[in-house]
Amino acid sequence: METRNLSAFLRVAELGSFTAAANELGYSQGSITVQIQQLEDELGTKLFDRMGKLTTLTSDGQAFIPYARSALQAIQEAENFAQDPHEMRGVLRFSSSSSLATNVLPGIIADFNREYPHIQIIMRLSDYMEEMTSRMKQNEVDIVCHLDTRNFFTDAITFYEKKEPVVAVANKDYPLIGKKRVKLRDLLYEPLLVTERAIGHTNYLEKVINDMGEVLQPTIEVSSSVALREILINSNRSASIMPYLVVKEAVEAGKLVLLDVDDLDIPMWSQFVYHKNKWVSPIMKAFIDFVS
Amino acid sequence: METRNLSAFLRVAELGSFTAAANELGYSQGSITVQIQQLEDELGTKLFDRMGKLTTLTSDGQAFIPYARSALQAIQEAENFAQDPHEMRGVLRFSSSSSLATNVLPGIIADFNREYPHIQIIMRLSDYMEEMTSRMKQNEVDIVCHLDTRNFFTDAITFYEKKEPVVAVANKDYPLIGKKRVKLRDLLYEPLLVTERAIGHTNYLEKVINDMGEVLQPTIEVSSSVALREILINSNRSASIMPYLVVKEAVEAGKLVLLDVDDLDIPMWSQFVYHKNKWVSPIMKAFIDFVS
DNA sequence: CCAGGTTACGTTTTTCGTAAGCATA
DNA sequence: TATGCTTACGAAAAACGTAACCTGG
Repeated sequence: METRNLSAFLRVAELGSFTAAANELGYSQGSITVQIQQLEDELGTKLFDRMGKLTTLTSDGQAFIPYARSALQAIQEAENFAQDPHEMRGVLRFSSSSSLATNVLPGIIADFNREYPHIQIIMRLSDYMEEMTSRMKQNEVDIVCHLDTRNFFTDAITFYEKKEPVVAVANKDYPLIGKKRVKLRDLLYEPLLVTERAIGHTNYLEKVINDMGEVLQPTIEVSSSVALREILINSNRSASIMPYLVVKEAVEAGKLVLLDVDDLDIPMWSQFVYHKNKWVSPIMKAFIDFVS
Repeated sequence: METRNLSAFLRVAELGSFTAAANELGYSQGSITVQIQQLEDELGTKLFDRMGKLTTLTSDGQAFIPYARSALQAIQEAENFAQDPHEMRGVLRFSSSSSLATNVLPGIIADFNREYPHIQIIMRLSDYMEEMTSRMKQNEVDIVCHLDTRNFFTDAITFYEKKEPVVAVANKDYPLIGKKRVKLRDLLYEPLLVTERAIGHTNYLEKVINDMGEVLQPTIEVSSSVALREILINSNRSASIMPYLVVKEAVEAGKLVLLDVDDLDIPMWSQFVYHKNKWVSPIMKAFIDFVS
């Protein structure tokens, strides 16, 4: 059963005439005859009595009107679903490292939500790159936010990136506090807390240290830098190397202290990406434009 | 927007695969691609993300599912409307002479209604043949019940007919009561009440009388035989000629008396007919079978 | 190399308009 | 005779299958 037959039926029923319906719908007279016949054959019943010049609905035809109407209306609603005042309604799914999720994204998302209140945000935290990669490739998330070297993902398009300084930071009783031009190497002989080595800046840090002919042997190794920050605050005489954005507040509150390490250069970038084969929906586009 | 595209869309959404949907629906792989593309073009949005081997719904695709479902369901209900357990639901429209409507049809319709309680009966009374003819030709009624000579309507098919005797009947103080072999001519010199001459049996009666070289000059002329019967009962020394079925009860109750007129032969038939070009709906067929 | 979606192209099916046919007012 | 529905037939359009193509795992 096709929509065109239903439209034809309703017009004929309204106008009481095949000819008039044909004119209104832009068909020839004969086409309407055929369309009504098709419908009658499909339904196995007669919809109109053709009595000479008089065309009237049969009892079944009368009864069929509401069915035809509701079917056509449902079709029409389906056709208009994308056009109607959407006001950007839908879902936007993120996978983010915990550092960005707790320190950068909250502000952005709050602002975005204020502008697009009907876009639901789903945020999955993960500090494991494999998990984020997998979610992106499985299309379980729309956008991945991570902090790493540039162009980390090969199958991704980056639509936002910002260099994030990686700093050496210590709690208040750390020995090297206040000392100028500390060398990275010096930190290795004091207690050092780092995140898991699979995580971007620590991974890079380890390579730098190895290139120096040294070995990274941290006292404590934690997966999340947010968790690590809390540990650091509560530990004794310890330092860590991590993105500034994670410790910014703690430093400003005086809970942690920055160290002046002059050979520390870890080029970490916060990056928002999506899979290169993914269709950029209007919702995604709204977010992309929003952060640009 | 055609139903086939909607079915394809829902299958692909369910199975997460163009190929699998093609197999289930009996299409080739390429056809599904085209169908989804058509739908996406019509809607102006992307319904699926094709990421290598992975096919997943976009946000719009997810949102479209309920629209597709409800449209398809409405279509399906429309397709099944004639097949579903109808239990003979609908309307049957009658036009009947008042004589049949008050004396014959009530019993038939009561029985019919007991068997088909969901068929609504609409009964229009008329004693004017032109009105009944017009209603039949305008398809304002399905069935015409009338009492007249056989084959009165040229454009009608008769599915039930029964000869109805036309009798001479009088009130209790009529002079000729009890007399054997009264001649029709004798009645003309006593008060005679008849229906309008346009009505079947009176029309025929007038011709018979004219053929006898006499003239019909009735005392009273009423359009409805039912009304005439009541007048007759309440009049003095009067007779009438009318179908027996109209006066049967009154005679049996002793309110009126039959006269023994031996040259009275008016061949009236009660007939149920419908227009020859009218489609015989299941409902009409039920009634036709019922009275046969 | 395989699996899965896309594209191009020829075949088949469906739809449509034209015009003749038929019945009715 | 004029109007309105039906029917037949050829043209146009749409849908479909095949198969080559491209891409990602």
